[in-house]
Amino acid sequence: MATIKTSKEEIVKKAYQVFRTKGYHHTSIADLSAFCGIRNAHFYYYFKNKEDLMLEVLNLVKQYFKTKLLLLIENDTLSSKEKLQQIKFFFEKNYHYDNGGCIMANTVLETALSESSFLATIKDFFEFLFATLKLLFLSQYQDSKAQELAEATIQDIEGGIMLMKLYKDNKYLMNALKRAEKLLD
Amino acid sequence: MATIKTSKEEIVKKAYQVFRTKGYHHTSIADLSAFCGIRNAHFYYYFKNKEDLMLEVLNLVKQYFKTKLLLLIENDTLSSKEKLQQIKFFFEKNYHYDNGGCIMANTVLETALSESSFLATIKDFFEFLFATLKLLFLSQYQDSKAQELAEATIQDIEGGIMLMKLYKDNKYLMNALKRAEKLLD
DNA sequence: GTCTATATGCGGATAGAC
DNA sequence: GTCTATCCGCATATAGAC
Repeated sequence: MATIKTSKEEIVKKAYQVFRTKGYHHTSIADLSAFCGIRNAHFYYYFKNKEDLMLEVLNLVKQYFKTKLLLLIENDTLSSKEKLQQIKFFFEKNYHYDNGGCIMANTVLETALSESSFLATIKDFFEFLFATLKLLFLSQYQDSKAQELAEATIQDIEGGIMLMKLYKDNKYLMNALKRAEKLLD
Repeated sequence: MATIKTSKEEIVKKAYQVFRTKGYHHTSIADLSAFCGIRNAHFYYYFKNKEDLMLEVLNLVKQYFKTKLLLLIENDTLSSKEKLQQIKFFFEKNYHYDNGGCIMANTVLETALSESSFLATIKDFFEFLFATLKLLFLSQYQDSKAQELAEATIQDIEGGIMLMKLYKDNKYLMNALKRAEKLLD
């Protein structure tokens, strides 16, 4: 076994930060290597190409959200309302006006998705968010209403992240999260 | 006066379609010239550079929205509820899952706005939207509540446009518009 | 106003030594 | 696993004829 100086996962995590703030197309391999402290060519030891790297980034983010949120909603010591509050904290912690917003939404809006290999991962991400929120709303609403509230909440949050980035003000996301919380009062 | 074969405004309108669907960074001058039916070099007769062209595109869109929405809310023959319904129709007409979504939001999420010359125009666009909706909500709500509902509605709509693009399904935007309408029942 | 030709640099990606 | 060197194509932009 050779010594690993720079791990693949470390590069993916660093690349995440760059893609999230600069966008996919506008991020060059040179940008990435500078931020990761490695050479341009070294990316091609780990990844087939830039698209392949981006795919790994998106999958890592998806996996991170799934793991964290599953842990949360499967915690039987919490009520639905408390779980929703924990989700609020989770979003507040992960999104901030100067860290580039939601890489999933960014990628949707930046790319003409028809030819995109990122589509499946991004859809999966949002479907998981829908399902998670719906589960919580089902404690007080019937099926179709819970589904609608889940979708409306995600829309409110994602629109809020966009405005948060535009105005460099976290309040838009915060307000969306507060509105969600009120739905389980 | 020389004969004008391709008008500047025509190019800006065509460029709008391309930028909206392909994104700013990913759109090349060659993409634009192909779609406009002119030569690469001809862009530089009308515009200083690509950024300059994009700025004109964003300003045209902003102006279009301002003109249309002002006409609508200043029409004294309509009630606030009817005006809101007209705004709903206006959004339904202008946004569709296969036309690229909202170029303003796309540009916010695609670019690291700190160095962006587009910032002022985009902020202006959203502030006008806020003000327009707030005005309508003021018919039934007090000031701070009307402001919150205006912001929440824009967030819902913009998040809806994102999901609309992702799932190629207009329902997310439609639902957001319906929810807005219900606020004036 | 519109064209051809082209300068110039950057981007993604590869070859191959160590 | 990491490096240097480099290929190649595309992108923005300009020069200058018509």
